[in-house]
Amino acid sequence: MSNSKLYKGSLSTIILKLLSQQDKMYGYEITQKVKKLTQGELTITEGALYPALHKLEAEGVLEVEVMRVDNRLRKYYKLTEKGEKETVNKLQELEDYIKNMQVLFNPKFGLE
Amino acid sequence: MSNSKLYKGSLSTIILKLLSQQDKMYGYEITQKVKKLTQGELTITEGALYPALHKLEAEGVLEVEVMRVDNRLRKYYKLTEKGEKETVNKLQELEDYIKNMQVLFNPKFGLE
DNA sequence: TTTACATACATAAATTATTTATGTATGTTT
DNA sequence: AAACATACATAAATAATTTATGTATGTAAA
Repeated sequence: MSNSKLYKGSLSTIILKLLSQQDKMYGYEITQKVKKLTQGELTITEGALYPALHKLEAEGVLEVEVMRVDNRLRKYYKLTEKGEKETVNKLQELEDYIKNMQVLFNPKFGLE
Repeated sequence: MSNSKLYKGSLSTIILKLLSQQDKMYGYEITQKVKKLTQGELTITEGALYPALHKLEAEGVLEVEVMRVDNRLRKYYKLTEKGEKETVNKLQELEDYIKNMQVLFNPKFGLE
């Protein structure tokens, strides 16, 4: 994820959320989807993505299915059951984070 | 910043924004303010805070004024002119980040 | 009175997530 | 033939943090 520098730690949240709305995706597809949706503002680098996918797989959050398409390798990832729960957690964390930033920066949000 | 794990990279944004709305603050004061405003959800650890303050000072973004209060040392930090510009940049980056997350997670934001 | 807790700074080592730089291989376009 | 796109991968370097300590003073509680 270059061009954003900050907010490291959100890559796995992005991966999980995309997979929760798309059933299965392969790595390269994820990079392209993120680039397109954000009009190039967020670019997931391969050096970050592939290790992240491997880690999520090792944790049992994702499962993989290898395919050969046009004589090229593709590894499709999808959420496991554990992964679905983890997605809910990650999204909640993101929401909490954003809410905390709002409270911090615009204290009016805190009182009500 | 513990209890949030993710979203590393936003500490300096928090420091700068707080200083933009408060003229001058010292380190311990920043930790307490963040803890209070977020009701304990965000806790800035000293191991993260002090190195961050030193770095921002070294970059000329903050300037420091040492004081002795109740026979205890305090280092008050305030934004330099460069720091004020940097604050605007950081806040813009945060806004862009949040916007990108919205587009990514709720594609409806992207079309219009 | 001593123990615990709060205030206030600091730094070193370890951990984690990333960037940057490569590498392999195939397919397509110029 | 060269450049670019697709598709994976990994190693080294960098950056931001956590965890663990350390120093010192002041205050409250047992």
